Order: sequence, then C-alpha cells, then structure tokens
Amino acid sequence: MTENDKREKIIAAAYQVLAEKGYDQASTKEIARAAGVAQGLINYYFPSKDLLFAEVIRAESERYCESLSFLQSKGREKLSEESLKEALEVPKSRAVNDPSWIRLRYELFALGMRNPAVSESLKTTLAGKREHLTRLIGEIAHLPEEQARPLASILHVVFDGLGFQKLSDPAFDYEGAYDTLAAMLDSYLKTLHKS
Amino acid sequence: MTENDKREKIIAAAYQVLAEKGYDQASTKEIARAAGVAQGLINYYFPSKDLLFAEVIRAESERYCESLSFLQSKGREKLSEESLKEALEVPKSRAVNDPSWIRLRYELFALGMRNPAVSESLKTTLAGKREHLTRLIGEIAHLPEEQARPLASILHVVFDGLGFQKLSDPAFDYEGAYDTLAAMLDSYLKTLHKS
Amino acid sequence: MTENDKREKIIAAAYQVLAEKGYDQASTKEIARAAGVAQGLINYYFPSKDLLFAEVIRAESERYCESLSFLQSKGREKLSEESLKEALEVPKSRAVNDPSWIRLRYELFALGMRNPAVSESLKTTLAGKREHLTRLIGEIAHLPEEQARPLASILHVVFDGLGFQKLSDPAFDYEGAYDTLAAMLDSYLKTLHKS
Amino acid sequence: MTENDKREKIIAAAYQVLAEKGYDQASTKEIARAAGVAQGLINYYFPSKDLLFAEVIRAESERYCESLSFLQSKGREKLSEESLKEALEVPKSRAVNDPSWIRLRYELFALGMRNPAVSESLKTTLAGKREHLTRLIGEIAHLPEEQARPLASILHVVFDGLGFQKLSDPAFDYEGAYDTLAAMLDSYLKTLHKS
DNA sequence: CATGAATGAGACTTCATTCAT
DNA sequence: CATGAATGAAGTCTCATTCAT
Repeated sequence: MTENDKREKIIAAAYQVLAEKGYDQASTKEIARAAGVAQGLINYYFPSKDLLFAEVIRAESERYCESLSFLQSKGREKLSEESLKEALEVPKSRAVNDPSWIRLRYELFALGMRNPAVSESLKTTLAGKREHLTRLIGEIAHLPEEQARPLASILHVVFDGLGFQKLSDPAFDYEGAYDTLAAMLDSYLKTLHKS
Repeated sequence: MTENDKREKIIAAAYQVLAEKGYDQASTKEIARAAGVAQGLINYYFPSKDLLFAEVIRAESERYCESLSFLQSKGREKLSEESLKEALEVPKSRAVNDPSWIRLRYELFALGMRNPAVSESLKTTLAGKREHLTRLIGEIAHLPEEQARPLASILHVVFDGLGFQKLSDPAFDYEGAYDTLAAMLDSYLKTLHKS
Repeated sequence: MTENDKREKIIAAAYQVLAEKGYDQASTKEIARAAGVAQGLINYYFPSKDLLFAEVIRAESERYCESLSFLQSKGREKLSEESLKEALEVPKSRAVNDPSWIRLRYELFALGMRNPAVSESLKTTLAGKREHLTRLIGEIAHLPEEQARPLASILHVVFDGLGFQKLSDPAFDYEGAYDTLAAMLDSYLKTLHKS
Repeated sequence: MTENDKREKIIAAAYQVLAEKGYDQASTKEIARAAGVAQGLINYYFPSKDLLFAEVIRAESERYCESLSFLQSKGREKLSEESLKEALEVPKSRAVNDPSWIRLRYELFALGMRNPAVSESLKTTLAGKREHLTRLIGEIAHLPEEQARPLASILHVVFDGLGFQKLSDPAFDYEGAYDTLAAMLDSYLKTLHKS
C-alpha cells in the first residue's frame, strides 16, 4: 500500500519534472525532492533512471488515450465537416492548454530512439495509441478497421506534429493547418463513403 | 587556403555524433575525436556546445530542403494519384535509407524546446522548411500560396511523424500509412480543383 | 556521531590549502585530497568553490578574534609605553609565527573585492573584527566607544599591513615600525587623557 | 620604437584589466584585445603571464609615487593639525576616486605572496614606495630619516588598509578613521618636536 | 524498508602557451 | 616581427548510483 504509494509518487514527480525540464535537467535528486522521498529510494524502486522513465511513458500513454476517450460519445452523430472540426478541437486545444505535455512527448520520442529500455516502452505505447485511435476513428467515421488504422496513424502524428510547430514557432498558422486538416479529412471520408 | 576547414569538420562531426548518440551522449570530447581536432578547438569556434548544435541545425535544414528540391522538376506533369505516390516516395524513402537523419531531427526538436540558443535556430529553420515546401507544393499541385501553405505544414509534420513511427516500431505499417496519405491528398486536391 | 565530520574537515583543508597556495592554485581536487574525501563531496556540502571559501573566512575571523582575546586580561593595568609595547607583541608576533595566516588574509582580501559571494562574508567578518578590537581597546586604554572605534580601525589595518610588509620584504624594519607605532599610540592616548 | 610602443600598450592594458577583473579573470586573450594586439604577441614580449604582471607592478609603483609627489611643495609650510589633514586628503581621496587602483594593489599583494616572479618585483616596489614616502614625510614634518622611515611604513600600510576597508564595507567610517589618524600624527609629531 | 551522505567518473569550458605562416 | 589558429592540460561542477546505518 504505502510502498506502491511512494512508487507512484515518484513516477508522477518524474513525469512533471521531465515535462518541465527535459531529460538532461531532470536529475534524480530533483525528482526525489518533487516526490517528497529520499534520493536513494528512486534506485531502490527503479533499477535505473532510464527504467523510471519507461514507467513514465506508460503513465503518459494512459493519459493520452483517456484524453481522447470522450470522442467516443460522438460516434453516433452524422459526420459533417462541422462536426469533424469539433472533434478535432480536442487534440488541437492540447497544444494550447498543456504545452508541457507536448514537450514531454517529444522528450520521450528522442529518448526512446537511443535508449533501449525506453525504446521498448515507447514501442508498446505508440502501438497502443494507434489502436486506440483506430477504434475511435472507426466509430466516429464508420470505417472498417483496415481503413481506420492508417488514418489513425496519420492523425496521430499530425496532432503531435502540429502541436510541436505551434509551440516552437509562434508565427506558425496553427488554425489554418487544422482547418485544412479538417477539409482533407472531409473530402477523404466522402470519397471513401462514396465508393 | 582551406578556410575554416576545421570549423566545418567540427560541424560535420557534431552532426554525425548527434544523430548517432543523441544530445546527452554526444560529448564534446567525442565530437572532437570524430572531427580529428583538439577538444579545446570546439570552444574556440563555438562559445558553447549549444551554439555548436545551433549550427548543426542550420546545416540540417539546408540538406532537408535540398533533398526535396528535385520534386520541382515534376511540376509540369499532370497530377494523378499515381504521380502523387511517386512524389511521396522521396520523403518516404528517407526513413528507410537514412534513419539517423530522422533521429537527428527528433533530437533537435526535443533540444529546441528547452534550450533557448537552439530554440531560436530551430524556429528559423522550421519556418524555412515550411516555406520551401509551400513553394514546392504550389508548383506541383498548382495551388495558390494560401492553400499550399497549410497543406505544406501538414505534410511537413506527417513526413517526420511517420518516419519516426517506422523507426520506433518495426511493426508499424509504414506502407499503408503512405498509401492512405496519397489517397487523402488525391481526394483533397480534386475537391479543391473542382471548386 | 561525528556530525558533519567531513564537512569540517573540508573547511579545515580549504583553510590550509588556501593559505599555502592561494586562491588560484587551491584546486578543489587538492582540497579534497587534503581533507581525505572524494572530490564530489566538496560540491555536495558547498554549492561552489566560492561559497566554501566564504566559510573559510568565517573560520578565520573566529580565530582572529580569539587570538586577541587574552589582551582582555590586561584591561586593569595602568597603561605605560612599556605595557603598550607588550600588548602589541600579540599581533606583532603573528607575522613571524604564522606567516601563512597573513597570506590567507590577503588572499581573502583580494578575493573579496571581485567575488560577490566572498565579498558578503568578508564585509561581515571585517565589521566583526573591528567591533571586537573596539571593545578590547576600549577596555585596555579606558576609552569610550566613539574614540576606541576609529583607533581600532587603524590598528586593525596596521597589524595586517605591517605583517604583510615583513613577509614580502625581509629587509623591512618590522621592529622599528612597531616601536614607532607604540610611541604614536602612547602620545595619542596621553593627549586624549589629558583633555 | 614601434616595438616598445606595443610593449607599453600591453602593459597598460594588463594594468587596466587586472584592476578591473582580478588576476584570475584577467586572461591574456582579453589583455591582448584591450591592447589591440594579437594574442600571440604577449608571449612574444613576455616569457609568461606572471612576468607581464611583474612589469605591471613597476608601472603601478611609478604612478603611486607620482601621485604623492605634489605633497612635496607643502614642505615649507608650518605643520598644524589643519595642514596635516589637508595633506592626508591625497591618499584619502584615492579610495573614492579610483577604487580599482586599490583593487589592483591588493591583487598584486596576493599575487606577490605566492608567485616568485611577481614577488621579486613586489619587494623592490614596496621598498621604493617606502623610501619615497620617507623622503616626503621627512620634508613635510621636518624629521630625520631614522624617524621618518618607520612612520612612512605605518602610513603606507594605513593608506591602503583604510582604503580597502572603505571599498569592502560601505558601513565603515572612513572619515572618522582619517580624523583619528590625523590626531595621532599630530600628537606624535608634537611629542617628537618637543624632545 | 528507507535514508542521505558519499563516491568517482565524466561533462563542459577556460586558458596560457606554441608554432606554422 | 607579428599573427591567430590550434593545443591539451586542468579546473569546477553535476549526477546516477551505492551502501552503512
């Protein structure tokens, strides 16, 4: 009980610190301080810093999927360009409301590409997100899985990619990009449903 | 004679080491060794490690734009779904042929989000790439700038995003995603040209 | 048990090394070796080398005041030129018996003029020494505080200054200077007590 | 001609930089920049950095003696406590008008205590200053050399010492100390002349 | 279980000095 | 004579990890 409690506290603290400071600056000392535990406890629960961050990825993945879940309720509506735009509001607003989340994700991306321990976690998590999005898109757009899956992949990377652009360059036309994305989706879905 | 010979060597070495090892592991010591110069020379030419990597970003940006340039020649062809797919082969093949390039880019993304010196360079470079892509797409797809620009933004992030997915997860259906991307583009462009 | 045992050892070692080698040559590596601890422990207890030396200053200041304290016992004696000379023997003998102490003090002086962290410590310590000397002189020479304080300031700097001269130049007539100092004090105190 | 010109420029630049930044921060690179010469030229004219600063000491010593010279003109006046105070204004105002000069001197003091090359220069220079002051005091106060010399030593160190105190601690009562110094001198000189 | 003092490797950076031009 | 690119040693500091308590 208490064991897992502290363990979770550490993961949550690592999550926060990593998002704010990035991998380099996220020292175990600071994480321990943020979690309110002794420094040595981190290496007691986690064999290494990398393995701790592998756990952080899992936590992030859960949050990601949950954040999209409420789209599910819209599954029964008829799909107009209007309702598409509305649905896209969810990922779109994330970059504005929670920029450190995007920072965290890109931090993990970079980390995963060179760190075996993190890499494994990342692979699982990415697949999980894709599947989650696949189901959601299947429901919303009334598409069979084989059509929803590649579309999910594309949207998955577009959400993060556009969010990153907005964060990195204030001059970037985030609105316009999402409008065009909606238009692309609209015409693509219409083409699919026609055939 | 060979003006700034060693300076260029350092940038090239930093480029390679950063792509292979990531920012953390890319020590100035190793970069110096890779460049075949004394460690101190790095800080002779570059005030700090960060500023060195800012130069690396610039070099990467140039290479990126050049890699897309040959698409320009296709501008006069009529746009079919077939020729679209062909054009998309260029960014698509990058993730396969030069995976460390994508790693480098994601490394820079993460770095740029928390490092002021890099951030500035990154902002400029991202805008440059967008504009470059905007012109290319305008020519290929016969679109006015205001339509080409948001499309360029989307494609820009999709290219990197899908490449990253492929690198991170061998099980990812890279082919299918690009097929769907081509189909989306096709139907969107047709819709645009109809109106 | 031995609370902050190693911390004290580090301060003592820093004290010694600083006095012997001067600030530049007093590397943390050597201090650690002299203290018998790992190099990293220095920055575990002290945020920076400067802040370590700020502690050294405090230690030096205490020792300085203690070294003068036994003069207090002479407060009740009648003040003759003879007994004045005797009292002056205390600071006078310091330059001979413990030259590295004077070296340390001058090192700190120079350091304090350009280093903010040390400067703050130095300011406090100088004021403390002046006040200590003020009280001592007040007692010995039966002077009120407003007369004792400026006299203390002068004596304070003369002690260090003459010690430094002796250390720097063996040809310097240290004895003669102290004799004259005693004579000056004698005539000044007599003038004061007459009025 | 031009040779010595550049040599002098380097010494002057070293003088300035040392006074402003202190020995540690006074890099040869910066000195070269301040002197407007190539970096390599410094080690062309001076075997080492230390030997350069030995030259700086000599330059400082000359300036020091010159700054006191105009007191000579007052030699014929009758010595009152008033005129004593006036004469003391010269060294007293130095700490206020040219604080970096005092900083320089203390820098040189510390440097001289641990650096053989500088030490030799310092010894010569200190003796020179003492002799200069001895002559001045002899003239002003109509004292024979054997009485003037120890007094000169004391004044020499008091001037620097009080100036340093003022610089280090704004709360220090500089005025009061100089007033007391004048009073001490006055009563001491009167005692001497009586006998 | 939990702590936090302690470690030691290694990172970035500075700098006096050298030497080919 | 003069330059400044280049060197390499050394410095301070950070940090994940260990271990006695």
